Amino acid sequence: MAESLEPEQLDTYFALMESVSLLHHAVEQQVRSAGGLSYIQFQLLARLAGAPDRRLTMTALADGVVYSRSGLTHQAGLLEKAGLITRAPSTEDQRATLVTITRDGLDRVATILPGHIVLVRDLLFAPLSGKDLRTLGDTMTRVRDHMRAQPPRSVATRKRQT
Amino acid sequence: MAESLEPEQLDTYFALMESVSLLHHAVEQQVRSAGGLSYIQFQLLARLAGAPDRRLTMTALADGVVYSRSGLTHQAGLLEKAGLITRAPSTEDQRATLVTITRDGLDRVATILPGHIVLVRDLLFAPLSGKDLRTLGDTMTRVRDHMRAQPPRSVATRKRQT
DNA sequence: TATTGTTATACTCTATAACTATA
DNA sequence: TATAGTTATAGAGTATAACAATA
Repeated sequence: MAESLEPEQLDTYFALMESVSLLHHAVEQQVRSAGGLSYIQFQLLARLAGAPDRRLTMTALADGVVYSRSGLTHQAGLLEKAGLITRAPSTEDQRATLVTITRDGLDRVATILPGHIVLVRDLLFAPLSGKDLRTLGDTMTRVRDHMRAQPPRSVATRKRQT
Repeated sequence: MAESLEPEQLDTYFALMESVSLLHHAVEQQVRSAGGLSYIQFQLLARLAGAPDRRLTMTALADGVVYSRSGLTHQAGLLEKAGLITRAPSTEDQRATLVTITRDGLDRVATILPGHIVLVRDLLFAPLSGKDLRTLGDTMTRVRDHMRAQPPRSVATRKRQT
């Protein structure tokens, strides 16, 4: 490896960032027009919908979606005010807040999901073969796991002492 | 193709979005701490640095980076106030504004770039083989071109008549 | 002493609509 | 009539620091 990115690496980096930027912009609009939510809010609900007992602690919920604690508190406040989640203190750890998705929250996800799936299929998967798909999934899973393993990544990371 | 996403497609979509989200967050911080710019501002400068004559019209500059005209005007205003670009009316088309990167702008890009490259290499490319890289580049280039070809994508797109 | 979560606050980004000017 | 760009403004997201409560 040299000290700079090969042209091939640079092209790959740019293609990746621009593709996902375009995809992000498109799904953001779909989620908002179909369900009146931001993509982040949709991701939080979708994560809760898939969780055991349909609930998670704030910290677990934030992981990978939101990068600051106050950001999550803000989003949770909005979702709670909209009746899509509830918050209650955990019995196991009195410090923790358990977030549970409501029936309305599940309905909202169900409303958004069909159009979301069509959009992602048309935009992301349409130009790919089955083999491309499997390879991309394998590659990005490896990348994600690698990034997750890097030192500072979670909301749980607090200030280092100066 | 069925009417829903295969589980494999869903996993791939999630892995892709989360990887890029983590990468985006990391590069955003690098660009800000190394050069005091947002990632968007860095992308705009980098695009200008690579353009013929180091200048572009506002519309050409926005393409793929910013999704509203006013957003670009805002960013250009910030970059101009920081002395990193200049704006001047085009002689060819009196409606157009030509944006040119200044010497300071080029220096700023040069200041940010080395650390940026190291970060992208460590975060994105470290877990990939040469073959993975080429395949990913090919795949995402195809995806990007496909998305770019979709109807509503550019800042140039104005309101449809109702 | 470290962790969970909230609050307050300030800053940035984004988007719409109204507007000017040129093609 | 359509396009390039700016302005004003309002809304949404984000982050830091200070804080309370629990482990």
